[in-house]
Amino acid sequence: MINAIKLPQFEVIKQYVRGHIKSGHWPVGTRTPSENELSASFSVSRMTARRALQELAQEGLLTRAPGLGSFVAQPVAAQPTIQLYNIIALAQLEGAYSCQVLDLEQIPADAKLAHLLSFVVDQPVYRGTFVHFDRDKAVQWQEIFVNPVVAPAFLKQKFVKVAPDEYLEWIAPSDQVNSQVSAVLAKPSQRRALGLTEDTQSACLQVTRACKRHSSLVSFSTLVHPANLYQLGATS
Amino acid sequence: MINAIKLPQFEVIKQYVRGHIKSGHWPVGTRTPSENELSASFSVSRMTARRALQELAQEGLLTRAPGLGSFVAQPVAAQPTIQLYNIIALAQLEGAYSCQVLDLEQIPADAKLAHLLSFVVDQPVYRGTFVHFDRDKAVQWQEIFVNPVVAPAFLKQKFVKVAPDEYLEWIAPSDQVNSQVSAVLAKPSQRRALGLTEDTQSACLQVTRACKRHSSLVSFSTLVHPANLYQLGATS
DNA sequence: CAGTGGTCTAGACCACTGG
DNA sequence: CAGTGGTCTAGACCACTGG
Repeated sequence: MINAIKLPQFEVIKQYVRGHIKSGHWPVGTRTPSENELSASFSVSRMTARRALQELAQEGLLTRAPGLGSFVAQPVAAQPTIQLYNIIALAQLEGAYSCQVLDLEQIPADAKLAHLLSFVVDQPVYRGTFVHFDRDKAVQWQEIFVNPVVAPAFLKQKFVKVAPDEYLEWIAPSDQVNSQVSAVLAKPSQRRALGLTEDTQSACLQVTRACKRHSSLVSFSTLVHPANLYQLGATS
Repeated sequence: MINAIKLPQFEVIKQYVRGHIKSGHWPVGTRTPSENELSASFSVSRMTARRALQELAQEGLLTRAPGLGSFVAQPVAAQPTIQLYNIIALAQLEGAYSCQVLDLEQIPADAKLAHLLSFVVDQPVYRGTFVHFDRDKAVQWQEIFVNPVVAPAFLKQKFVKVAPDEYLEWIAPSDQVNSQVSAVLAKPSQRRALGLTEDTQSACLQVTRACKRHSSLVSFSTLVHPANLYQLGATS
């Protein structure tokens, strides 16, 4: 006996259909048996046969159309995606996170910031630069611009164990995050802050990130990671 | 009348539940009305009420457990992901793709390659290096190692308009792709191939990618992009 | 027209949970 | 024990598609 546990009937039908697709017996575009045909051949109610096809459609294996039938779908090219995992969150999980404040100030918005925030030029904006540590290793340099309307107390924070991102997520959880990844050479000030000395180490992964809430900008960050320390992984 | 089109009843219930969750009336952990309660209050069969809760659970808004009920789920932190879009595919769409072969040869597997391929050291492996162009702009340098068992004719290809990845995807579509992104300084040979001159341009995004099919390695690539030309974008 | 999938009903039996 | 969600049935009506 291969499988002693009793499979639900809809699962049996799913495996039947999946088997024909994966084995190549039903190439892309093939019409599968209809709900009625499956319910007849598996001695099952139409609702059960329907559930099988429905779930396979949801998994992307089938395309269904009223009046036409169910068809083997074009497999979508598995587009690899990268999880922009939060390095700081990881370090905090291990209890080894700390943060050093380099700057924390109020500045007048320049043209670019004003545009991002829908502000007027010279309207005050908060700015902070930080170095984040995992134990005694500097893993990330950050420059963040914060909307003072959303986080009026930002400048009064200590930011020792609580990262600025964490603080902002607490008082104004973002519902939209835009990120861009590129490669940069660390600037001298960034190299110093990150403790990079040799030239070969100064290639860095840079993430720029805009966090929005209710369509208005909460913060805009530039995050710089030494390339030799951190990579972004992706599967599938 | 706000909505003239008739909503299915399960959709009405979904919106009712969603509304209570989004408005904060039902905070995380709150038990929602049961299938029976919803079917009574909406004068609907249990299967219809069930469908509403089921779909909300699938969307991640609810957690359900037999014997216990349905509960408002902890919202998962929207983890931003990056689509590792295929630069070459984009260039090809615009009809401006071309490819230059730098090397195309058979080499004996070193220890690392042998390990990746489950080969014996010194077993032959194909290797190619390429520069990919979008119009007359070099956008990507690639080194690829190919499993000769899977793609025996790899070395005989021309690779002018058909990219090596495209060729391999054609003869052996991969079902698993692992990618790693990091930042590197372009090596002199890469700099030359990509036409990079100034030092500030030599920070590059590097993607290493292993494509597998039926659990065995098809190809292993190192892709290098000049950082000033291409960024990876992510939303949500 | 006969057939398709989409929605829906009013039942049923089940394993499971808490009190 | 009464209540929960998971599976399933045998019907129904609908809008839609093709021949």
